[in-house]
Amino acid sequence: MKRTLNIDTIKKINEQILLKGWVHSIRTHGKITFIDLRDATGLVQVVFKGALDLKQEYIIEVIGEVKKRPENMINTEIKTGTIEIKADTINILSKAKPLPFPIDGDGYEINEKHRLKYRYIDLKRERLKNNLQKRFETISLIRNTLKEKSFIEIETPILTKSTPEGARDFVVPSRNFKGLFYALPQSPQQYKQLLISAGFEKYFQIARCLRDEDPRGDRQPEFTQLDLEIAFPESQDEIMNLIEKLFIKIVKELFEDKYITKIPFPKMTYKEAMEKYKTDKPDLRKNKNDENELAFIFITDFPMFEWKKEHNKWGAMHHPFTLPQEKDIDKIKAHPGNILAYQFDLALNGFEIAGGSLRTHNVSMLEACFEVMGHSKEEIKKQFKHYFDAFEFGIPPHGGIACGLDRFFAIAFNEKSIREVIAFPKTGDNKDLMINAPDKISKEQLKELGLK
RNA sequence: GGACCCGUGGCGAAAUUGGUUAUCGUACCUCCCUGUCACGGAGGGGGCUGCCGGUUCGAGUCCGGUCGGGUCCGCCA
Repeated sequence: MKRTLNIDTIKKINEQILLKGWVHSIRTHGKITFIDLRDATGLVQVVFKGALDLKQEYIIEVIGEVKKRPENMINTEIKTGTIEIKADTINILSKAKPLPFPIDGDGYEINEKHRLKYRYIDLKRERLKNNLQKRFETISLIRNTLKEKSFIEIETPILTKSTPEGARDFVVPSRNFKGLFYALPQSPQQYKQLLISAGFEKYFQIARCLRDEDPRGDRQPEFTQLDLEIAFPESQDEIMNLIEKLFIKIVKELFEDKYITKIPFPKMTYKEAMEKYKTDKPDLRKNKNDENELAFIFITDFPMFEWKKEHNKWGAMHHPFTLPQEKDIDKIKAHPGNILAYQFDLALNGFEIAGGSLRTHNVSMLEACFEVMGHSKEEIKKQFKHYFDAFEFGIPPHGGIACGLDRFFAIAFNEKSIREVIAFPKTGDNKDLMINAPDKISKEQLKELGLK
């Protein structure tokens, strides 16, 4: 007999069927037992006459007949509440120990270390299942929408090279070249610009990014970005419009309960935002207690450089590839602090969810920006040779954006932490409590890698 | 790198502010129950109060350290 899904039982009244799933709960009344059977599609009540040695979370198969429930026994709480399964045979496919914590509520009250250690149990929880389902649907919509607009998704390497600017890198020792290291990508930034130079005029990627910094409620050491780049943008507005339309479509099609405070999204310069709100990611919701309100705002005209006290030098406020608004290289070098960039962020309810810019495609301008940040010409040619080479072989004017999808999901799903929208997140010190990573490796492995 | 908060049976909480036998809910085990859907009822087992040390006649409670988890600052091109 072919398996029937729980949700399809309502269409098979008086038919003999086979169900498979988890024992969600059992209610025994001596000679009659009720089982709430759970599968990916939901719950259905199974009735069995006779004794059963079943426990919660056992995985079973049930052969029986679908019966309409009498009016007074209908359960409106579940989708299959108008019927029940009169079971003839129940077979145990897998037994289960009692769970370390309950899975029926939203789980917020349970100490997170328990939930993270037994994440595969926590993920049985309906709330987390829904989060991952909705996450998938959103990413599917993004892919389909961009495909219709002639974008191509291209995977870029995970084993790449450490770069001097930016966050701390996760590094991977090379076996073939002892003493040398790969770095995991902080973003596909350089690769995507080189794809543009190759003639992929509209690129995107649902890209995993890795940064070895201390996490927060809205940060993880590895996270997912919608990374996107286009050749020949008319202006940065083209990129902003594209991403604005995409988010509006996502909210309208997938988040029916949500509404957007203002369309088109308001725009404000960095200077204005800092003066008015003292932050570059202001929360412009009219009612901050309304969890269905989504207040998007573009912040534009970021400074190109900022003074890094720690390193006692100028650094890029976003990244060194951003196009300055000043064309005169001498003026840039003379007063880096005064230079604005074609750089914009998208903020949502007080969180930065995307950063985009036009990129510099002129080699001498690029060199100047690196020089301001204290890199010698030799150093630049060494660290970014591929990049400068590619530019010298010709690269169109281009620009793009990177959206932190985990943050968007956390806001869209009303979650306080992005850990709630990631299947297997890490702790505040970047540990995976479930799989116990990071961990030691064997002496043989160390030796092979030339590390000891 | 820094600041703050939390840690009590598997899980979630309580313990009159230092007082003698650590309480409750749930989960678990045994039994009863043919209409429950958070089923109900009866009984039972399970704790060196994260760990180490100190103060005290006496510590779950106070102090110091340590381990684990969280929040924030730094950091996050």
